[in-house]
Amino acid sequence: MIKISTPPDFSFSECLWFLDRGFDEIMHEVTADSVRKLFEFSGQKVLIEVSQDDQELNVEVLAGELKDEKLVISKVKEWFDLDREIQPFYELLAKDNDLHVLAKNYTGLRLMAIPDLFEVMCWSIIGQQINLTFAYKIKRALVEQFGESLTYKDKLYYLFPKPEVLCEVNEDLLREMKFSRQKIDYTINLAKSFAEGKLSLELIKQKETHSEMLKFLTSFRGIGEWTAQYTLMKCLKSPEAVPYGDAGINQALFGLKNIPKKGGRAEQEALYARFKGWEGYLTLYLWRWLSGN
DNA sequence: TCCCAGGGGCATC
DNA sequence: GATGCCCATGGG
Repeated sequence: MIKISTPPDFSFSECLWFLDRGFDEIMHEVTADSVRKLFEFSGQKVLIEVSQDDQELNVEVLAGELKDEKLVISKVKEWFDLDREIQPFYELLAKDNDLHVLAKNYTGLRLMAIPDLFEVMCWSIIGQQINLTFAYKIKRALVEQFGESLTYKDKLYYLFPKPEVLCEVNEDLLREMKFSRQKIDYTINLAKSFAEGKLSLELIKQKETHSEMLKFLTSFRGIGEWTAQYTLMKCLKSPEAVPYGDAGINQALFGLKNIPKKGGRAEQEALYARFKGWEGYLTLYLWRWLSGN
């Protein structure tokens, strides 16, 4: 059993709630008090189960061969955003009469990462302009068909498909999975970009500013501002990333601050400017509010 | 039936 | 640069 101490303002149950949210997620399995997820460490599939015990997270390796515990520890820290001290964010929320309830109601919710760059970008493309229930169905079909898996106690746990696999898939198969022609085009093109080494985490990290990262990402087909920002927020956890145009943000800011859903961009930017460095967290908490309890 | 979803590309002016 | 249209399906 690997133990990882948790920071102040950490709520495992809030994080689990976010991982679940009632959607049919295939990339991890959430129970009342734990989450299971398959990772790949130096080419080896490793199924882990994360649970909580007092002020620590317990990480158990259920299946697979783990050569170095440090790899799991750093991955779980990245996943749950454990190295961030979020008290300053709550202090900013406290100053806002409309938003202070967010800190109060969802204390300890962390920005749960999607650590795999290719996965988060494919997921963004799948999720474009369709309802989330439907998007999760499409993702499940894609992963079940093309993702590597590991069986544990008669259950299958999946890795997200590799770019090298998706760039050669039969388009008719994707059509049967209810991908639109646009989504097929974007997805395969993205997979090729990854496979050819034109797009990678390293190339993004080489950029010096947030806007340069955005410019780089949006140069790929199917990747607009929303997707680029979402990617930087969920994978690189860039503090300043805001997926402007997001239907959820628009709805939450209309509900909480009466900012018009259409044409309210300037007002949204002014609000986010007051949360400099915590834009990703504000977005997360707005989505949390939108999902209710 | 209708509107709209965790958008993006493209044509047009 | 702003605007309108298309994509595709399903939830509410």
